[in-house]
Amino acid sequence: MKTEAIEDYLKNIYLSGRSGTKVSLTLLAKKLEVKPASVSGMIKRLEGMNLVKNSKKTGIILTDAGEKIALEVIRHHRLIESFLVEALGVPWNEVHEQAEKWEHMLSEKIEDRIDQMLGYPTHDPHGDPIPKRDGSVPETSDTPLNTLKAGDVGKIERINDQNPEILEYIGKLGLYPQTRFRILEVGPLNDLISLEVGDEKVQIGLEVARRIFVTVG
Amino acid sequence: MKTEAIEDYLKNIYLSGRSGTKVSLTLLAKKLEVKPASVSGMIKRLEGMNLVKNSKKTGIILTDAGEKIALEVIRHHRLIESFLVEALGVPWNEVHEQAEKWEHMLSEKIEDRIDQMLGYPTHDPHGDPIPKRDGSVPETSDTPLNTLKAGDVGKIERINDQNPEILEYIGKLGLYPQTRFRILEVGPLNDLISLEVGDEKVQIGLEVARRIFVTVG
DNA sequence: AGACCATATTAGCTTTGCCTAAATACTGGA
DNA sequence: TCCAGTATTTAGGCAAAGCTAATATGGTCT
Ligand SMILES: [Mn+2]
Ligand SMILES: [Mn+2]
Ligand SMILES: [Mn+2]
Ligand SMILES: [Mn+2]
Repeated sequence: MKTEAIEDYLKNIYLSGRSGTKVSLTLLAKKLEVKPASVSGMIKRLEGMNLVKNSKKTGIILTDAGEKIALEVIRHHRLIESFLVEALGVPWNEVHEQAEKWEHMLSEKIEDRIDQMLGYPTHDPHGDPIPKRDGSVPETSDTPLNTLKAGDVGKIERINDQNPEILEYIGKLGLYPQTRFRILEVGPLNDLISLEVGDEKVQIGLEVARRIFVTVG
Repeated sequence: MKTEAIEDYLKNIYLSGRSGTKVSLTLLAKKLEVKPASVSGMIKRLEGMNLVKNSKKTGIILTDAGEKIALEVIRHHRLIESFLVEALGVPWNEVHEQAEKWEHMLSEKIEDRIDQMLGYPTHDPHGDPIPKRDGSVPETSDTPLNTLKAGDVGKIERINDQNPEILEYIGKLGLYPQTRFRILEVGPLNDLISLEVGDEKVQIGLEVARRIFVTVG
């Protein structure tokens, strides 16, 4: 009825759609590491279950029922990531893979207990919002670090990447969510940003800056 | 190659065989809640993979390769149970169900980290031995509580049941692993045992006593 | 318009893991 | 020995989830 594959499809449709992008079969196929033909079939099935709609103008979009499931899986994922970091001290770049598996089989009881034990967290270790039981989703920043200018002060909110190497790199620079910073200098081609974090001076390139979302002020 | 179903089969063959009982298709079908015809097919497949052997005299037995996998899954299961009890405070009667799911997808890294965080535990919350990485299995008691006589003193080692209600019942009586006790009285038909646990007096029936394994002395 | 490239769909096939129903094999007692 | 009941196997099917190969659609550029 609600298989692991279905959950993964819905989750990826939700996450791909977030950024305003139209979700196509091929895009989804890439995300799910599966052939477009397979996606075509599955989307048809999901339409039959009233979990998604598909049209060339809108692309693939979730119905309310579909979004509900997507949010539940994402909630599981992010609670598990938080739990592994908090309770087990797993580095933030190693939790994604495990959460990816466990998210599909988290009992309601354990889910609640994790939530409670962590003090009903609103964001996971990467700063991504943890959807609530009722389906509401806490706020997130959509301002990438590379749009700021010299002199700006702000706080890191979220790192938009799950690649372990990249996360490790960013972590080594001390750029975790909730970290305050000041922009010291921006290169003329916008490809290098110098910032002050605590007492440290840190340089990052454009590609990394793109993945770091912040609030200014 | 090594699916969830395969792991469940091997695990159940191992656990059913432990008690010296010959493992038949029908027994296994009962444990796995699956029809005998399905088991017949799967056992054939497992034989082809050299994970089990089957003959009418021996019943179904694991090969070395099969046992290796079985022990690995059991190790996962029991580490996860321990982790949930220790790190999350989940009651001992609620951890089995969750471990049953997660056991099939525990990464080596997280496995090691749990092991270390718990101080390399040898037994799970129910007193069952946690197989080590190298495939060795810590000692367990095979003496059921109902074989003792009045005056005997001992320690509870293991509760051989995963039914949440029964575990809750036993827990309420305070009969956890590592608990010391003294037998006060045994009914003439062996169907009721009175024991002293701490300062408390506790009565248990035969069926419960059968499931509690102890060391004497 | 025509050619080309990307995208989407369809048909047909494979594996896994289960099912039912029917056929066999085995075993213990009368 | 024979027979009933139990255990096992076989045959035939089904649903999920993927794959390849072939076809259709659709826009963009010349
Ligand atoms: Mn997943
Ligand atoms: Mn995350
Ligand atoms: Mn299992
Ligand atoms: Mn246990």
